Amino acid sequence: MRKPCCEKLDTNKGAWSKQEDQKLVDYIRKHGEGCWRTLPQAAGLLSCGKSCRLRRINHLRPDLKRGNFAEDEEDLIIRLHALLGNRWSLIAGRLPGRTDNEVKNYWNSHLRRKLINMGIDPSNHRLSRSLPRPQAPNITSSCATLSDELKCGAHDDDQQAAVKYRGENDQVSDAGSCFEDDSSGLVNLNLDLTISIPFTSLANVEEEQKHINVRAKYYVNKARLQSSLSGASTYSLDN
DNA sequence: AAGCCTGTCAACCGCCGAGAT
DNA sequence: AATCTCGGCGGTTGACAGGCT
Repeated sequence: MRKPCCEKLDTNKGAWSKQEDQKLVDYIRKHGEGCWRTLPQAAGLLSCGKSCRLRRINHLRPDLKRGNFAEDEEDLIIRLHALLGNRWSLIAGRLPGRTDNEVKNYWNSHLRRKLINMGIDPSNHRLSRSLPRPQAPNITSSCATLSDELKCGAHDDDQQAAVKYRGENDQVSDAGSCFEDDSSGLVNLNLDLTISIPFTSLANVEEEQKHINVRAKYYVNKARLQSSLSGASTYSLDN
């Protein structure tokens, strides 16, 4: 049985006041980010440690960039999401000044809908329109039909966005292709966004997903390790 | 003007993994 | 090996603002 992270009866909940923010900022400036569990008491705050940590990370960090996401940031989020899935902290790590919460919210409120409008399933970045599929799909044939698929249903702007989203390369590879060989010894996370070919059966999809998940986990852990060894503040996903 | 609906965002909650014992 | 503590993460919730009828 786990203990709660704090004694809930005595804690403040809800929005933070300016005074509370100031106390937290002052304390961290003096003592640094130490033990979050004991910080509230030491700083004279009634919020629980977790809440203090969250407030610090999401709002009080000096390097935070507020305001709208730029187009290149949007593009990067979409590509990283295609690669990493809902690993918001990893995605945010590639966007200086952005927090995982901010990225997650932006994804759920803007980008998800944008992809849906483009006819792309945001959960797996595959075309979601129910269209006739080739009986025996192969990469070449699915590439040929992709533009046509995008034309069905999507609005003109969305079509253009979808084409842009795909990039100039008309090749469509399966979702796992970005985890291919890492023979260089460096983390090889290809950020090229790819749209997978259709699968013929549910069993194939599930098998493929398992395969991708295992490999993704491996590369993410590797990236973490390398990042911690090099002392980088962001994970190096570029080649 | 009032009520309803929808979108956004800050914050909370529960779970998990890592490290310590 | 088992258990505990802590920090971190992702999913979810709720308050609020703005738009619409």
